[in-house]
Amino acid sequence: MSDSSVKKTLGRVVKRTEMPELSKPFSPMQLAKAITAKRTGMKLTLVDVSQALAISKPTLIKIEKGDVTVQLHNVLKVMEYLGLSFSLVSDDIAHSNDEVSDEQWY
Amino acid sequence: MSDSSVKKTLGRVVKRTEMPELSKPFSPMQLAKAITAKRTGMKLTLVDVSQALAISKPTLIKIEKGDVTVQLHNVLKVMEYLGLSFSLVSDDIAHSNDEVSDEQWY
DNA sequence: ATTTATGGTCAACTATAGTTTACTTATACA
DNA sequence: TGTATAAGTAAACTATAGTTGACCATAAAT
Repeated sequence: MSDSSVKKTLGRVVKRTEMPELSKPFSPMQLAKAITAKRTGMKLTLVDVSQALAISKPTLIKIEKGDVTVQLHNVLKVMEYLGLSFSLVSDDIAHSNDEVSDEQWY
Repeated sequence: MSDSSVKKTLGRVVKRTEMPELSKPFSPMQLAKAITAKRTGMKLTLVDVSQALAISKPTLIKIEKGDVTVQLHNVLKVMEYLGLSFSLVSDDIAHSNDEVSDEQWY
């Protein structure tokens, strides 16, 4: 594994993967890597999170692999648990306010 | 509907719902409202998007209602089509004065 | 008043995400 | 070495998301 370092705890072993650049455009892989980075950074195993959130390990692995054929519900649960969140970005050009206009604001 | 206005096109009718505040903390409802706002702002009907993305109308409606029991895949397809995107936010970088989201979706 | 287009719901069915259990692989440390 | 812990995979099964098609309600045109 290239982008991972190894670290030892009291008796535990955790493979730490680095946090991706959050400034770069969103992608499912970026999300996946961020989740893994947060989890390992918090020294939690897949089973730890799996049991805490009542999500199966295979599903968690799907999420951390960037598989998008998972429930939004499960992704959000994991993100909230790990302290990750989304921010919405719209490609529009600064629409002023609620005035009904013929112009397209998007 | 309270937060919607009515506008007429050449022969078409469009209910425009307002874009939510993107600066506020993320929530599934915020996402749902942003999607509806973008779609109606672009003068697209549910069927328009439904057919363009090969997603059924009931599923689209679930998404626009803030239902999180939908595939991440489908949500991302809709967002990309409408020009919406995510930005990842991690709480490890001192978000001292951010308000905590009070709405629970789970 | 009738027609037309849209949003929204519902039921039955299909497709597939998710689960459980077990097994394998890999790493760290004694 | 060998042992223990964690990551990852696979198969069979279950749960449920998603689809189709019909239907209703509303609003806006004619």
